[in-house]
Formats: sequence, structure tokens, C-alpha cells
Amino acid sequence: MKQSLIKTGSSTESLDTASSSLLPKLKDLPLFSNIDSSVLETFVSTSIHQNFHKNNMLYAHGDEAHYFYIIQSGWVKLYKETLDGEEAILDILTTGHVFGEDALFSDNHHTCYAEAIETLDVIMIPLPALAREINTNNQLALNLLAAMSKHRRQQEQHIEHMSLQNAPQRIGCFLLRLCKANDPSPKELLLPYDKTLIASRLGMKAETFSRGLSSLKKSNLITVKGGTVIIHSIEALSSSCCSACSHIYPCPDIC
Amino acid sequence: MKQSLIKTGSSTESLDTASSSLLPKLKDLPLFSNIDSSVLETFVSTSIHQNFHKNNMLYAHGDEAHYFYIIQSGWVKLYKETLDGEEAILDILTTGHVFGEDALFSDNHHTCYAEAIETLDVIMIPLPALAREINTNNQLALNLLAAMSKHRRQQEQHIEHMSLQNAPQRIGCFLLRLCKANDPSPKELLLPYDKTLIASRLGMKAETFSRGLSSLKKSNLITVKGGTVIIHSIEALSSSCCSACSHIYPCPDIC
DNA sequence: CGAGGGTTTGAAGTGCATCAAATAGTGTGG
DNA sequence: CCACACTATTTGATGCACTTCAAACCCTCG
Repeated sequence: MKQSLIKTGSSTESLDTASSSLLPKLKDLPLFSNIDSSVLETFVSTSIHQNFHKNNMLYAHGDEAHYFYIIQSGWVKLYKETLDGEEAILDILTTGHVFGEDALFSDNHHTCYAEAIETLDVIMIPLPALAREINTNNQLALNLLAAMSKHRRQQEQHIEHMSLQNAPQRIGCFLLRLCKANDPSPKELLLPYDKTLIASRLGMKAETFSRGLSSLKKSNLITVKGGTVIIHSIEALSSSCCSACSHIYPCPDIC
Repeated sequence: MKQSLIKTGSSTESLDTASSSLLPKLKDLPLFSNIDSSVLETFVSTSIHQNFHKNNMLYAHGDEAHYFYIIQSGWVKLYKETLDGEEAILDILTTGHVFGEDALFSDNHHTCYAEAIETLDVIMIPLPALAREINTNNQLALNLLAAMSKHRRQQEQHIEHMSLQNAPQRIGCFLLRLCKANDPSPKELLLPYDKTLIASRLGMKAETFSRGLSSLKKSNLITVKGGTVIIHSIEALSSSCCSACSHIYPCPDIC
């Protein structure tokens, strides 16, 4: 039904293979902590550095998988699409996040769509290189396990939110997650992407999102001006949202 | 709100430690495929074999984790509970399923509740034993990765179902998943546990589940008598349910 | 047989979706 | 820099799916 203007392949391909400046960036990722530089150098030497414009598709559900992706900057949405053409957003990722690696365990095929939603800058590392390495490198396998496990907890929270929180609560929770720091002072923040997309990420329609924001406004919890939101009191907002959740603010590393 | 009669600890403890008859059972689990018998013997020798009655709690959210669990028979629900006392079911597991192992990556604490919903028979293996082994045994780490990855795809489907399917569709999909075989003949099956619990697993109230079943009945897709359901035509049922899903029947290994 | 939980049914309420239209915001070419 | 086109967002009116509350029914088990 909602057929977006997908321009696959029309991405800006700045293929600077193996720029050694990538190495320090990889080293900082949890996935690669305690991994020998020599291994990372192998990854870097076979990697591709690429840009994608908004609405470009990185891969489709069912595609054969060749790479996994490390986000340098920008935003990606991972989603599924039904026969009816409806889409369900699984996750929206940004700088430092890794995705696509799960194809290793799905017969080398991707199990969802990945699409850039803001100008995106990724490092693409060939999956066979990863596969070879985890087969012998136990530390890397353990790091990957830790990453998967974290992702699993995030998904559990997603499921919990969808079943138990109402629209304003899901919105409030989303805003709180945008506040990294846990100081209790009023907090001004910029919504990272389209409101329509945030709505979809939270499992609601754009109209419902809009009304949800107004309702938080009316309760005097926040102020909204365009894409800017001011949280008057983190304390107050969390007490109105987190009662319908198994975690209390500030959530653990999950959020 | 819904405070269930939890009788923690009052379980029937048939502690027959290290019965070597367990070994062949472990060997058949995907998690332990291609793992040396000597390793499994170590697991068996430190394991506990235990029964839990309906409504017994295995562990609570936040508990320090000592074991992971392998189900021999019976059913367990994994769930979260909000401050309000509402619960969200994450998963319902049965024979052959493994759970609790993710605590290894959550600071050795469980991140949800686990409760027996039908008389339950589990093998409990100490987490430190697993931790020690995956630190050096790459094959085991890879098996665990594969298991986590499968679980991840299941969760993704759960999320998708919750966002896109309506109540009768979720029910139909659940029934189809109970049919392992994909022969197209009418299929009679027994609901594995309380309708109330199925409802909750599917993210709806018992009343909605009941009405959903009637609606499938009225569409002449199924017949219901007590806990027995007859699917008139798998073809017809799947065509009415799977349109709101990214998978078509029969779903891949996910279901 | 009777108690109690699970299940069904009915009536009414609520929250979100849908449809439609107005408004704000953004990027374009002139 | 402005006018236009197009999209994102908001607002209002209405509908529907699911929930809630209440009561009846049914089934199991002591």
C-alpha cells in the first residue's frame, strides 16, 4: 500500500577501500574489544566504505547477504513487509551500531529490509571474513554473543512496550531514551528523524503520535516546537511512563 | 493487579544428580551438536534434574542466576512484570527448549520471570560450567550463537505479529504453528495449555481470544470443542492469516 | 453434589485508526 | 528573495477493534 520511492543502487559510492584510518574506529566498538589489530586490519583491508542517501535500500528481505554493516553516521531502519504491503519496523539504528551480521545464521540471507532514513555512512565488511574469523577466534565469538544478547534484551523491551504501554507512554519513554544523561534538570532535545518514522517505530500512526505529544504537552510534561522537545522534568515524565514498564528510569544499558 | 498464587520453592525436588541416562538427550540438542561427550559428561555430572508444579516459579526478574535450563517435558512461561503488576509474556517454551543462559551476558542476573505453567521437568546446568566452557570451546560458542540468532528471528516475528495482525489472525497463526506437518488435510490438534494463557501469549485478553476463535468458527475455518481444534483447511486458514505477515505458510524454522 | 476456576457471552466504554481537510514547513526554479 | 509544489504535521469527525465489567455457563475435582 505505502510504496516508498526506493532508489536502490543510486547511492553515492565513495569506495575508498582500506583506508587505514578506520582501524581506530573499529577498535572502539564493543564487538571488537580485545581483538588483535592484525585481525581488524584484515577486516579493514577487505571492507568498503559507502554512503547512502535517504530512502536508499541497503538490502531486501531474502537477499543473499554479502556484508555486515557498521554505522559511522546517519540512520537506518530495519523492517519487515507483509504481503499487504504494510511494514513493521524492527529497529532504527545509528552511529556505532552493527547490523546484517545475523545473516550468518540464516543461511546467508537477510531476514528483513534495511533502508537509509538519513544520509548514511557505513563500513561494509564481507560476511565470509567474519565467518572465517569467528570459527577460530573465540574472543570474537564471545563478543558477538554479548552483542546478540544485548540486542535480545532490547527486543524483549520492545515487545513489552508494545503490549503494555499506551501511546503517550511509549512516546515519553522514547523521549527519555533520547536523554542519555540522568541529571534531573530540564532537557532540550532534537528529534533525530521524521515524526512519522518515530511514530512507526513506536508502533502507532503519525496522527496518534501527534496527539500523544499534545497530551504530554497538556499534562505540562514537555514543550514542543517543531522537531525540538523540552522535557520539563525527567522525574515527572518518567513517573508517568515507567509505571507501565518493568524498568525504572534510567533504564539499564538496554535503552 | 493479577497476583497469581506463586509457591516458590515448594516444588517436587527429585534431585537425581548426574544420572548418566541424560547424556544421549543432551547430545540431540542443537546447542550441543558436535560437542565432545567428555564436555557433556562434565555438564551432566554437575547438573540437577528437577520437577516443578504448575504455578511454581523457577526464577524472578533480577535474581542472581545460577543455572540454565533444558526442558525435558512440560511448559514454562517467560514474562516481565510492570510496576502496576501487569505482565507481558515474552515466550512460552516446551520440550527441547533451553532458557536462562542469557544471564551470562546480563551480569549474571535473570532479566525476566520464569514460571512453570504445566508440570515441568528440567535439567539445570550450572552457569559457571557453561561460562567456563564457551570461553575455550569455540564450537559451543558457535552453537550458542546459532541458538541466539534463531531466538532473535522468533522475537522479530513476535514483534511483527503484534504490530500487524489482528486478533483472529494472531490466533490462526498460532494454530498453524501448532501444526508441524505441512500436509493440507484437515488437522485436529489439542491446545497445549490454558486458553487464558494462549490469549496472553498472543497479547490479547481471554475474552478477545474466545471471540476470535468464534469468528474463525463462523468463517468455517475451524471447529472447536473444548481444548480441541480442528482446522478444516490449512490452505484456507493460512490464506486468511498470513496476508498480514511477511512469511507465508509454512513458515521457516522460525515458527 | 457443590465449590471454584476457566470459558463464553453480552453490553458498554476507550483508545487508536481512518478519512478528510487545514496548516506548517521545505526545497525548487524563476 | 519570492511563488509554487510537495511533503510533513496537525486537527477534527467518525468508526472499529479490543478492553472492561458483569453475569452466566461449564467443567473438573474434592
